[in-house]
Amino acid sequence: MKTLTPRQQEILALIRRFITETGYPPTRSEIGEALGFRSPNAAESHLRALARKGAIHLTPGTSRGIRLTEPLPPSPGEILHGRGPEGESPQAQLPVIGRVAAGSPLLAEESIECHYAVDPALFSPRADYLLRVRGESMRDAGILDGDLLAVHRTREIRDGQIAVIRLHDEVTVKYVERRHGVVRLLPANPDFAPMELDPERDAAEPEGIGVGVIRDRLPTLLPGGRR
Amino acid sequence: MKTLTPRQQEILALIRRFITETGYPPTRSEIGEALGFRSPNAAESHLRALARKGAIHLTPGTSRGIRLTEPLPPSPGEILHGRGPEGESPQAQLPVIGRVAAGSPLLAEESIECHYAVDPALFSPRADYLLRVRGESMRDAGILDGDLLAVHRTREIRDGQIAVIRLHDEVTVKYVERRHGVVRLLPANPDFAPMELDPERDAAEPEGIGVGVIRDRLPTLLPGGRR
DNA sequence: TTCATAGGTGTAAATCTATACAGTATGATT
DNA sequence: AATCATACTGTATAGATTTACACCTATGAA
Repeated sequence: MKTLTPRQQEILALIRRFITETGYPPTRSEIGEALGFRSPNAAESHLRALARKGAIHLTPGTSRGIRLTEPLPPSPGEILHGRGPEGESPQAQLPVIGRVAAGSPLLAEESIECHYAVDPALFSPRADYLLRVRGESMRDAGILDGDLLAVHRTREIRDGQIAVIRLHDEVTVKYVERRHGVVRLLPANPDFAPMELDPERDAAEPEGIGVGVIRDRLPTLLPGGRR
Repeated sequence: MKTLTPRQQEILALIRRFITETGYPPTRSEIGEALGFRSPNAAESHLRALARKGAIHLTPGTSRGIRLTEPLPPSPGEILHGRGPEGESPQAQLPVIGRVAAGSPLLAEESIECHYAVDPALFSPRADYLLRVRGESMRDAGILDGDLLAVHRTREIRDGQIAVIRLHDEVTVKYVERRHGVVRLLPANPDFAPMELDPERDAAEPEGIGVGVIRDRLPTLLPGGRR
């Protein structure tokens, strides 16, 4: 096999990881999403290059028609050293992100609280990690303090979705409303104020979209009445 | 896992064969072609049945989105020590209970919608199944229509807990309040009325207590405003 | 009989996906 | 300077795929 460029090795590693995680190869768009491409074509040309060099085989006209030339490792063994962005463990685990260290990426090791054995494909699009939500600002969307928000990593956030956004070294969960080019972050709780994003002033980084919720303890009804 | 019909076993075997041969799962049409169906729908309903029985997992809206619950054998040649009776530990799965058939026990096969790979020990006490909640009656406890309530099977329900109760051939989720020997079922939504249980008249069967919530799709903010 | 379930046919719409065409930019090689 | 490969953005479209709806035929149980 011809030598692969570093970028091509990344693509190949992603494909392998994707298959072990989901059981099927990625589409061009999914590759692009995972690596931050804005066009599925970037993935397409990488795939062509990989096929040309013999690392993969492409079946024309077939969705997800990517075949690895060298088979995947049996299962638990080899995977551990690769620690890609998404939790790739033998038993389908998702990392739980607690308090996020300022300045470091969301999935930095020091932010990971623990791992939960939850199928990432339970959610759609699939979950990449679980974020421990703090505060009541999304209460009326059924997201309570202490809940785990299942998050799909993507920079593409559409109007009306619940987004995870890094804003001045904090990570916040809000509805996103984009209208006339203006982006607003809307809480789901009248006690909190909406906020308008100023692209000049605010260093806002989209981290992903919420795709589900897991609550691992339920509120008890107190004798007093509420909660 | 529930027992598969002979035909379902054929389908499952075909899927496994297809994956080992091509590296990706088959489409509905490809399954149909291989088995002589004239309609992709025959394959679709078989896949549903297999998912219901926990043999595969289906990713909605995804081409070739079929995942095997139990992994494929390591590789073509290598079965020296045999696929022993123990096999690899398949990921723990919880059944999802949808509409409950009147008269039949909660965990009857016809009530099982599908299986989700979720660690039962994520909740405490551990979850025995996931119940699809219908209606808004527990909204203010953060349990919304369509949510999956993680349920621990027990008949012992304590004051203030969220309980799953079978009441006149329906299954309901409510806060339970026991005071002076009187049991009351309290919704968490002012639009619904509390109810007092009369042990003489009401055939109320405690099925378990809620120990957690999983929401596999999030509400989108509609342009109108609410939800 | 009547009902429920397994197993199918057939059609059609919505949406996913592969992939062509047209560009931009940056390095190496020639 | 010209050429080529890598690494992308952006748009568009034909075709692949999922999936809903309507309906048919057995077979076994109530």
